[in-house]
Amino acid sequence: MASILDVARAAGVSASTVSNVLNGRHGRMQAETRARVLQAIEELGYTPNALAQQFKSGRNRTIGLIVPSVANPFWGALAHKVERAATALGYKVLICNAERDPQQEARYAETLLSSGVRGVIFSSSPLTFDHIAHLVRRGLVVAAFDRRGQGAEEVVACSVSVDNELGARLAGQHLVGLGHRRIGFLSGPIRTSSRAGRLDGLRAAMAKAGLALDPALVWQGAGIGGYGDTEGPELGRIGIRELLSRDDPPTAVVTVNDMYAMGAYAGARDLGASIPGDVSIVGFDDVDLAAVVHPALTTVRQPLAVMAEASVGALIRVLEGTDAGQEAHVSAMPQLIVRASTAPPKQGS
Amino acid sequence: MASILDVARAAGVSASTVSNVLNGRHGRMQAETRARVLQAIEELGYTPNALAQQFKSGRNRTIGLIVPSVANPFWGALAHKVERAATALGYKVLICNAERDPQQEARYAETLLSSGVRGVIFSSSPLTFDHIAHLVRRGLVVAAFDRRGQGAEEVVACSVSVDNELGARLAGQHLVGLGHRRIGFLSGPIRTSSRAGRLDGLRAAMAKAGLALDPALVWQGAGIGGYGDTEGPELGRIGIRELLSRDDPPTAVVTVNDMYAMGAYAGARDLGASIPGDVSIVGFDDVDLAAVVHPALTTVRQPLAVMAEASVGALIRVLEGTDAGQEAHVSAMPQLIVRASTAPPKQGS
DNA sequence: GTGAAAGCGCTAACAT
DNA sequence: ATGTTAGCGCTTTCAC
Repeated sequence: MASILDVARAAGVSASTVSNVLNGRHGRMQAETRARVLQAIEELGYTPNALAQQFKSGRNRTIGLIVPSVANPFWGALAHKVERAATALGYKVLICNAERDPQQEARYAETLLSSGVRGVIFSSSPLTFDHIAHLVRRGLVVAAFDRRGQGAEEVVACSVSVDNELGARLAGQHLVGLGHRRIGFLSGPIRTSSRAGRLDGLRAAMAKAGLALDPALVWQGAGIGGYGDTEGPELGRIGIRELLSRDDPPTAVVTVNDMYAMGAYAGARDLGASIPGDVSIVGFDDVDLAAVVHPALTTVRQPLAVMAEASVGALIRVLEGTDAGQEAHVSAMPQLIVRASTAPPKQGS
Repeated sequence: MASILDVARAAGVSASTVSNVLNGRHGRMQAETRARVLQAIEELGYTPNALAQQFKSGRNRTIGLIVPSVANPFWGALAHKVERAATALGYKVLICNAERDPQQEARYAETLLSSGVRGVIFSSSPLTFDHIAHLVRRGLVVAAFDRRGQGAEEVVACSVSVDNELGARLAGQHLVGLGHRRIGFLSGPIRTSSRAGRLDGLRAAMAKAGLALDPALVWQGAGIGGYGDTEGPELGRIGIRELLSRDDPPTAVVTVNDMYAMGAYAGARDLGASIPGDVSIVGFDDVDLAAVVHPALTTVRQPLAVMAEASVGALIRVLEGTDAGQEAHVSAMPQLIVRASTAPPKQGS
């Protein structure tokens, strides 16, 4: 592998001149010199050793993205959009699966940090930031995506989230407006601020209509161990079956995300219940598939592209110190997309 | 940030001794010295600068994974399993979206290489390897996942794929056995070896039964530009509508992957056609959702976990030079999972 | 058993 | 306008 010295020799200049060419410091040399260097680079097929560059400069145009699981299309889509936004700004993205495990999240963050990545986007995961506070002290810049937590102020440099509470409230209002009075909530373990917010929102919407959310209708995957890979469809399927088997079952269910909703479709069918005839379902996220499944899913849309761009932009601004006092915390508006999985409850329920 | 020198000073030893401790070269020092060093490390909260380590040693326990799009759950699941397998072997994974664009694929590979990543898994993408051949000359080790191509011998160090041709043949045989005679193939642009193999397999199965695959029933997203983000469900939905609107429509359709199949569900419903009553659908991949949608999807399963482990293992073996002449090219067996989306054709078709 | 010293490839003062 | 020089933090001979 050709090094900067080889290029320098070939062009008959010094290494620093080559470095200057490489780093766009024109004006510090004659056009003719520049041309010679460029030609030498071309001929030798030289590429700078990025490792050495980073090592030396301490900076590297890479950010990290920690997601619960790329196997969920919502996070896959986020990764996709984050990558696109970062690429546009000349940054690369390292994607890591933390599996909703604080330990693993901290481990990845540490790895990233000691690989020279200073900025990391943490997406929905544990409720606190305690486990990464020490890394912040060591220079890690953290952006929170759809996540709030205790001690966040000291740890988080910028954050972007959808208003989860509002989103779920919209879902709840829609259902209440349709005439539902027994509404369930279907989720995996509620260990993230976004999940907690969604539950709260539903409760608030019901309260406003003088209804109480029956704790027996809040299913949170309790008692299921090692759900790592079955997160989503499988849990949704199991959960709704339990919910519908209660003495006084719900006539509508809000799910914590679209994957649970799709699982709920399957679970309801397992019991011979029709959607929305026997039970209405509202999802959250609005993944591509939500419009495709049958019946098309009523769901709360997160403006994903906007959120991805905002978090990447904010993070990079902080990293580059060009923050200029812009507000670093944005809350995106969710939107209820009414499709075919919701309807008034059956008479007599 | 504490450096190795700080530790050395604190422990009253030299930097090289600390390095030896760090790199597990015990036996080269007294237990007592080792203990002192360890304690100093602990006290200072020292972590080696991974960048400097890599820079110096030229080695870094990181592999790259280039996928068409993490937004497709199949690739998301692959990324997940690859990461798991790599982690178990002490490696990290950088995931990149190439968007099925050879240019972008080459760009990422180059970035990876100059960041010190020597081993990269390329998953299904362009038909040839020409665009990365020059990188191989510069030291890149490439593993091909579900991908064959021209010039592969010289470029690819190891490969893992499912037998796509066989998989599609199983699908075709199943359909033929059910009595179908007009079978369509629904795909996006066929620019990958895996897609080409699937089409061939279907054709072969039909040929064996004395049937010809009508070119008019092979839909490949022709004429659609900028389909980047709509890959999958959207194309499937559009495609099947066109297929079912032909003069002599198919009674069964094999789709290139499960996302297309789910799109096909929606498209068929758009036209009021029922599955499998009016048209049978077979998918490919067997993503989690395949068992969840309604009707549950008959599909060709790829043994994903096995394939992920095999490619990571083979790649790392090559990287570490412990290949020991083991066969570096494995072909995994696909399996037809018959569920509810296939049935005999209607009488009179 | 432990330390000294030489770099890895690049950048950035500082000279010229 | 260009070259010289001194490291960045670590690993790794090679002495002692």
